Amino acid sequence: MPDVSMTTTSERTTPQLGATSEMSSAVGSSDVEELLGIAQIAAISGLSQDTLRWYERQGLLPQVPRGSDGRRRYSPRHAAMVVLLARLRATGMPVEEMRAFSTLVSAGAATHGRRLALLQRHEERIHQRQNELQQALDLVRAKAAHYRELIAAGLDCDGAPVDADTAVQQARGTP
Amino acid sequence: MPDVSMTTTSERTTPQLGATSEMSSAVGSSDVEELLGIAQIAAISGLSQDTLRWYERQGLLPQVPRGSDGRRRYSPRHAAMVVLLARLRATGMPVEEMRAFSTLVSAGAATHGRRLALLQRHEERIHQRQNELQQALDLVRAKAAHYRELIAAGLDCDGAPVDADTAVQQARGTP
DNA sequence: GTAGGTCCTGGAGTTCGCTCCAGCGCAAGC
DNA sequence: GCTTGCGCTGGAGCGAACTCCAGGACCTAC
Repeated sequence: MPDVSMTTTSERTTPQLGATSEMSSAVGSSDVEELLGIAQIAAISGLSQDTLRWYERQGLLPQVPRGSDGRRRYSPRHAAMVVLLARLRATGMPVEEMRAFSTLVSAGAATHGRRLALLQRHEERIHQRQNELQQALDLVRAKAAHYRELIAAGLDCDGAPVDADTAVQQARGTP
Repeated sequence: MPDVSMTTTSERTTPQLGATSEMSSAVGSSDVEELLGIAQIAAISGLSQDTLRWYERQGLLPQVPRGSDGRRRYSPRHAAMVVLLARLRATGMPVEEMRAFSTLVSAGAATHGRRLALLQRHEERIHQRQNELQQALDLVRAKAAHYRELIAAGLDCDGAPVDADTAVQQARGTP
């Protein structure tokens, strides 16, 4: 589904969640030029620029500072927040809850406990999703194994032998 | 989000995917009365009755046989199919692909290979989701640990000590 | 026969989470 | 000065997957 064309102004970007920052070369940490534009943040987080702007409008992100030209300049802290949010979202946290988290973050150090609680609830949700996935995986594998047997034995779903034509057909799709 | 009220005509049902059938008592397999109504299928699969009907209209389910009263009567085979579909859906298979699978099933034994291929593609998708979840889990745990440290040490996000009021607040949400 | 419960159909409505777009501004390069 | 590239805003639009509902049929029990 994601479009992978890399034309000049590509909106959809390929995720590179691993790359925490490797593009600024030798300057170290000059504290001012660690600020990133929306294109970089999109590349790092895997979210589209539109999505980043939308998140901000929705209050999912603490207000992002702007440069003198009115453009967004994300601090490393913002970048980390975006990456976290992207991961939360990708693992099923509803936008509403992300907003709650963001609100807590904006509210300062006094909300650490509640942020922690929120993350723990999400951790629980992740565990549930993991279980679901594992169960589905088991079922899918069992089904697949079943089909492999039927194909190998040249049988139909009721265990009756299939004719030659069908047997040839059966093997299609499994090169 | 799911509503758990169990009033007389409950539409939303609680999943019981484990119960393959345990309600028909001693009769064994009389071949005619293993047929289940939509309410049972909903209970077994965790899908709502509306969703089951919608899936059928969408061609996600081979035509379900009807009783003399026009109601749906699901055979054990249909039931198994619904459960499989529910799990595929729950693990991110788009409806379009479920339709493709269902079409292959309806087409008979000659499509075993292609069904297998489709399931293997989904297996791959499941693995990807598992990786995503694991990465998110790691990140969430790291963040949570960080918050726990800050709370224990009574620090704010910049490593500066917080005042007493704030420290009390910090602990809220983590009983 | 009538009340209650379950199910039917077809179609409209809803939610979520983006995605697209027009119209504009700014800055750099030619 | 003009073009090109990148970004901005606000609002409309969209696709996926349900969910809800009105109006009706049928069966069972009382």
